Amino acid sequence: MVNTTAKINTISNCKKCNHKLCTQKVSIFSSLNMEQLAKVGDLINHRRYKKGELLVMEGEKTESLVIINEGQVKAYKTTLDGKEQIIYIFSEGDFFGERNLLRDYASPYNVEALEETHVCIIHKRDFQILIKSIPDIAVKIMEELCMRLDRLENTIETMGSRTVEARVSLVLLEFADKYGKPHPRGTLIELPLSREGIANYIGLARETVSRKMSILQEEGILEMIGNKKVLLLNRSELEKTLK
Amino acid sequence: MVNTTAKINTISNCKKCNHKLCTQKVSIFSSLNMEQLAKVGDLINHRRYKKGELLVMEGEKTESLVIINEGQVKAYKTTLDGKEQIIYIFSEGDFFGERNLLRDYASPYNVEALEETHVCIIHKRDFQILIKSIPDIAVKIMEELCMRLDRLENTIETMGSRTVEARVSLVLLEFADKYGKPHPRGTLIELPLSREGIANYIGLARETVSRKMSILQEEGILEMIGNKKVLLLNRSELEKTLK
DNA sequence: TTATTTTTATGCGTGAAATCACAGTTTATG
DNA sequence: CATAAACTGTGATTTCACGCATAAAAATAA
Repeated sequence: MVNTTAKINTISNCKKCNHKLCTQKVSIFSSLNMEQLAKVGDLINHRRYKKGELLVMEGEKTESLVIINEGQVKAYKTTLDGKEQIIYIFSEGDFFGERNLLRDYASPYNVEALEETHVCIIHKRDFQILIKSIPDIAVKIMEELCMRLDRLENTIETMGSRTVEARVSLVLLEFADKYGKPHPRGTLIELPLSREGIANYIGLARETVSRKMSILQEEGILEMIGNKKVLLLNRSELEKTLK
Repeated sequence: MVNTTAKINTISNCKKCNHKLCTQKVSIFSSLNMEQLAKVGDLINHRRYKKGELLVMEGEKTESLVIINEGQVKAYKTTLDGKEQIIYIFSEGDFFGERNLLRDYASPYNVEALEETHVCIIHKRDFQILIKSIPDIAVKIMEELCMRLDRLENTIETMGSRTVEARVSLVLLEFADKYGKPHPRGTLIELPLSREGIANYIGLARETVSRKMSILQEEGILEMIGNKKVLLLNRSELEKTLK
């Protein structure tokens, strides 16, 4: 998994990285002291991926916990009809592969870089030792897993109560919270996904997403800036479509 | 939460229960030795609910981990249009309320007994002490949460790739695995939910569930026995509709 | 058992989203 | 900066689940 190029990067970045980047960015290590952080840092390997590169393939047996240090990735399943259903978008500080740490099973999804992405990798065996010497890490992971459960439960609720507008609104609000930056006229969102990606995230056709977003623009709720940005003008109005 | 009646039950049941029931049924305590099990047993309270009774209300702040000892419950959210979206069905050995153990927040769903149900309750403060003295419990909970994530991810996949047949098949297979009993001609499933319940579980209209199940019966894949049982005759054929 | 209530099956019309097709726009690339 | 490639928007058409209505069946109570 770690090729030569990655090793070179590792060496050149590590001093900086161990103390400033991975370990401190990540909530699961937030309760650690300096000494413990250094210990964790020693166990970490690094790797870089270009946009479109696969980090993990569906069904592949992985052996590590992977933490996003920079960039973002999508985790998706390939459905029967050949489409992709995106389940997660992981960004800086997020992790995946936690399921393989305890049991021994295959990745339930593909993970693909949405842009240039740097990750920190901790091998299963190291992590198991780590979790025993610092049990609080398990609790932190538990917390993160609970947040994911929350998100998935809400997604299921919205997907179940079949109003399509609500699904589009929900994803826009999610992106606004996660990627939005203040802007004189509202919130500027850098979309992590194309229209097709959004459609695959919320289980709709690409065209439907286009149409619904056009309507929201006509209503003055948002403004599309090119294909990759959205300026959210009236958040409260958007939230109303959820109720 | 614990009324007088429950306390009486507690006393009368406890000896038997502590050593034979809750603690041993539950995977999160599976790695404990006898001494530890006894310690846990001391912290447990009991309560009984009749069919239709609410164990927890959506939005309510709860303070305990609840383990199903006998019976089953549904956890559901009430959607905008007044319907219920069922998220989980918890049976013997399952637990809920784990999210309130770490942080302090409200239940994301209603929990309602589907039949006479007995539960074991551990208070937050006791559990926090327990988890510190036996860190392995956190790991066990992690495992269980990972399994839930798996299930929700699969549900989202099926709900996203809008083939309705697949949703019905998935839920039938899930019930077959969880509640199915061997039968000379296949697998006999005691359905935990009515047609309407199933519909609310997979986000469809009740009529649509009826129709799809009728088709499956015509195709000889299953046989409906009254309203509460299904005899699955051809599992592999049912699985094909997922692929 | 019979009566009552609840649950289920099914035909049918409507409407909303999927799909197809294509033009137009944006973004990436050399 | 120009050209190719990828992505997006929108009309026309089709499909299929929803929801109503009603009859039948099953579960529950008397």
